[in-house]
Amino acid sequence: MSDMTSTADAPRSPGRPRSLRADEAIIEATLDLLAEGSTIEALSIEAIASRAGVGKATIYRRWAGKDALLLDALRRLKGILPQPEGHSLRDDLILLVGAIGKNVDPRASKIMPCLVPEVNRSPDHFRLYQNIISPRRQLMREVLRRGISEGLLRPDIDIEVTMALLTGPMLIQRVLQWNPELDEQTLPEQVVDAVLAGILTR
Amino acid sequence: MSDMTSTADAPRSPGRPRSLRADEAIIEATLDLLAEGSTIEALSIEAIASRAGVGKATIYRRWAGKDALLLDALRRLKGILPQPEGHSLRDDLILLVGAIGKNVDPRASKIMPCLVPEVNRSPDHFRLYQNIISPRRQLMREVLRRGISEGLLRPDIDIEVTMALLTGPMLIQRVLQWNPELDEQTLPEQVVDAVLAGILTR
DNA sequence: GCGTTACGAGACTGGCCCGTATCGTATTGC
DNA sequence: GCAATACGATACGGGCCAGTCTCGTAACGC
Repeated sequence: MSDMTSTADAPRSPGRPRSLRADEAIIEATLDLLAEGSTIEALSIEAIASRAGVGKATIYRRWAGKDALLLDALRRLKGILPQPEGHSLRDDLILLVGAIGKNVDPRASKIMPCLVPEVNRSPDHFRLYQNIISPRRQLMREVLRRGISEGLLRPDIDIEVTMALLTGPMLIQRVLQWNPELDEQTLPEQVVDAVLAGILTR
Repeated sequence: MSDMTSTADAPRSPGRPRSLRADEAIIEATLDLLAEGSTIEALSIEAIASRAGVGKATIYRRWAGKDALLLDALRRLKGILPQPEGHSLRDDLILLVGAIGKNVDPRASKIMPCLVPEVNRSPDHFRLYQNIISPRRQLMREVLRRGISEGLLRPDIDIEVTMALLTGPMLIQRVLQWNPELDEQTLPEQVVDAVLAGILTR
């Protein structure tokens, strides 16, 4: 969606070709500014152009406006999916939980909180957000299903609820800074163990 | 903090007194605009004044700027603390989990997501946010401690982690719209039962 | 009635930004 | 060389907003 004339489509038009370095510089400048704390709407085309060392026209030649540019820029943040090994259910879950909100691009963790209001406001951004996280949910779903079919997990559990149980604590801590008492480092392991075992006396 | 000349302090100065209805109208207008989807920084003093039917000067006479006004307005959203009955551990936890992100003021749930970026940016807003949620955490902490001392819960559990386990799923669903598959209505009960029992086979 | 302060309304300067247009220059195919 | 398109820079009109200020009016103590 919304690719505009994003450079590098085929039919070889006459004249000077678009600069690939400009594309790159614009996207990078956008992500940098967001990571430095600018809100989405405080972000201005003028600031992006200046940071990228680029004329405003060069941006408008490629994208219709801020939203289209943002959509393309944020797509860059899709990190690599973690790869559960499949040996140990517990290890796989810890891996997946630990990967929540972690991304190849270190700017992502600063940017994510800024997107929360947009996701609640704009259907486009909501779709983008779901597109990014739903493969990760799918991965966890498969690990849990495997756990059930191997007899490790109770077959009557609600998988969606269980995923929320595993994901929620990590997400509120990383995105909402929910409880300063919690240690993000050890949290994945603690969460997985608590969910697996429950807290009732035996 | 930041009370400004918030009307209604004592020594009876000469001249016309500040209008209490203006105070009220300004705060209400601010919350209304936020609830209607305006972002914190898109919110302008001019818009608030116009919505409140008030001159801009009337606002500047009371608050130093948008931040001070916002701090006061958001304080209004502190809801009433839920009151666990103390009969049933399970019922008390369901009550507390269900109250997450629910507030006496229905505008609160629309406003909360907008605050996420601010909380990450401004130490003042972060403090305000922690001031609002920490009594609720404390309430849940006490319920869990009681569960331990009554022998219902294992004494070796980490209470902070357990609270995150109970709170996280509800919060990511209400604030981040994390998983469209989940039903917010039944979630508190499902979360509490799953956390209590664990998911391992017995 | 008088001094004092508040009120709603709106004028005003100054800043930031949008989106477009226009510079002179650079890079391509023909 | 020439047409075509891109480039960075900058100018431009228009819009929204911040904060201050000034109207004419209203509400208080004395």
